Amino acid sequence: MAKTKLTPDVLALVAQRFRALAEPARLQILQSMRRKEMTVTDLVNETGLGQANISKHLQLLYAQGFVTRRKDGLFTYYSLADQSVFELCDIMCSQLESNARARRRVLAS
Amino acid sequence: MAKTKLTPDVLALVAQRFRALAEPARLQILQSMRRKEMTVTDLVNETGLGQANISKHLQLLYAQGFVTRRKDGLFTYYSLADQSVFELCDIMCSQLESNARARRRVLAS
DNA sequence: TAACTAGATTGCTACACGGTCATTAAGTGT
DNA sequence: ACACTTAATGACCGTGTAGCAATCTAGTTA
Repeated sequence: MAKTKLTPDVLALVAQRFRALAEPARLQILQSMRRKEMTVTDLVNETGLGQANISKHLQLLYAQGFVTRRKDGLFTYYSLADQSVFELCDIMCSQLESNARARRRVLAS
Repeated sequence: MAKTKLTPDVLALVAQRFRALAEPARLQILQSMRRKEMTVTDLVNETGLGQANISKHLQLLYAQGFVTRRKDGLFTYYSLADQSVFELCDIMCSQLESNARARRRVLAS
């Protein structure tokens, strides 16, 4: 197990990575790539977002190492670097649900 | 296991939770509360951040359910709602390290 | 060569949000 | 009553960034 010391500068890096996932559009993009690699136009068609927009999100995700890319002719194929993104989402969803339960409990009192 | 369906509105909620952690100051606050509950002034002293600033961050973390609070006289004691925050940080740190390894590999080539 | 296409980049606007200062609210002690 | 302390809130400023339109680059095809 990794156990990096959580110094302020490490926290800044971690925060930066959280920020990369703090955008519905980017989560949507990542989810679209869950099964197979996708080109930019694929993602435009699937998400309905603009081309320039998608492209910028992908640059950010690539810079942070969340996705990899492979160029072939005119196309750039993007794919997930690893599956841990969904692990993170699962934890977030569990928290969402337990929050919802807690809220219902308060309302019922 | 939870397995909530990842509809666009769920993604928005998940993104919102990621955003709450996408701030070094808030991660620092959470880390300070790792061992024991803390008052606002405790956190001011430990982090060096301003009182109003800390207070606003705490409101946000409380609204998202990351922390709980307990009032006693003049003081408000904040504590972690659960430990899963650190689970998330650990995953992020692993990714940071594997990114760093990959970067070193590229530089060595 | 020119025309076409995929994707990256730039410039711009609008909005969200972090940080600070000042104020307010609530509780304590004299 | 008053002074004092903790914490929350409101106003303001500056920065960061999502989204879009337009442009540019690079690869393909005729």
